[in-house]
Amino acid sequence: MRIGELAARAGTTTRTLRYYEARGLLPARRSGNGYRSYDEADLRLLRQIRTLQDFGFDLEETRPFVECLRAGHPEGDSCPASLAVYRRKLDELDALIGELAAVRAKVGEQLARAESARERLAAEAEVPGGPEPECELGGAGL
Amino acid sequence: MRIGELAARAGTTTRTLRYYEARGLLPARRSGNGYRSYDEADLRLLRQIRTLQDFGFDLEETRPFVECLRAGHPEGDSCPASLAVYRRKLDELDALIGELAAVRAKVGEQLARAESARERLAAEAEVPGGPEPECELGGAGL
DNA sequence: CTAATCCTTGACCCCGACGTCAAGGAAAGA
DNA sequence: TCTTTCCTTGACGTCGGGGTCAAGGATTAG
Repeated sequence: MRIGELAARAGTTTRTLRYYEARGLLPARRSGNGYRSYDEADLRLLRQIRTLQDFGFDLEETRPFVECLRAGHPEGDSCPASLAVYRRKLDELDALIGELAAVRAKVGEQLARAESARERLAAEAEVPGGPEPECELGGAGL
Repeated sequence: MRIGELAARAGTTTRTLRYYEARGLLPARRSGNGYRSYDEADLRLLRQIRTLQDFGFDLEETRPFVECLRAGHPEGDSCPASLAVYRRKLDELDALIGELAAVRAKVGEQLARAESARERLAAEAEVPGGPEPECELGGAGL
């Protein structure tokens, strides 16, 4: 099949396939007229790449999977190098999720602090003579 | 103070300050010789920007905070626009963390599946007639 | 035969937040 | 005065994963 059909069957674009080829990830045979020619095996390689890309893997990270398939293995993750990429990705994800959770907590704190400060100011503005706090929540302005 | 000193005091570079100025985020006065001139208030603005950047805010998202400070408020998040940015960021973070957690789960599944498949193959290779595992410590090469 | 698709390569564009280099002016210390 | 350091503007590079032309050749439908 030609590039347009492969792209369509994988739900991507011809530009993307040429890009993968330029990166050495998905080389193509050529038919007599110079057109790129692909087969079902290429479609499997491409689907492997796309799946990993959808997971957020870098293109380079998909390379071991592609090479594993090309080596004749039934799955892209049948090789140790692919498993290593999986593990590295899990570590990266854990680290990233942890960082984001920490940031989330800090931003949440900042929001709560800023909101309570605004409420205090609003209350003071409403009763200029003095809030006269019945409980211990009344704070003097910074 | 001049640009080099401000950059040093904020732990950033002169290039960054010129970039912020080009974006209209941190305009600078000029002294007679054409040098940029900053004061302590600029340092506070800059620190506000840097703090938010460290949190992963886009530069544009820091603008309400900077404008809030320039409007004379004691904190960059004393204004409603800043609080809105906080809230939007929390939503974004929650969405992102959720997506990453989902990907993490899927990758974990894939890894477990691939690993168990390899173990099966290894066991079959070791005892071609039938796995019959008496003890799991026997390791074949590769 | 001709028009409409498809294919080829090459080359520039995009985003964000700067890094880096170049050419030249200003200031400060010895 | 000389040298070093700081400042100025301008312009291009980076990174990833392609998007979007442009100019021209091949193929196919009518």
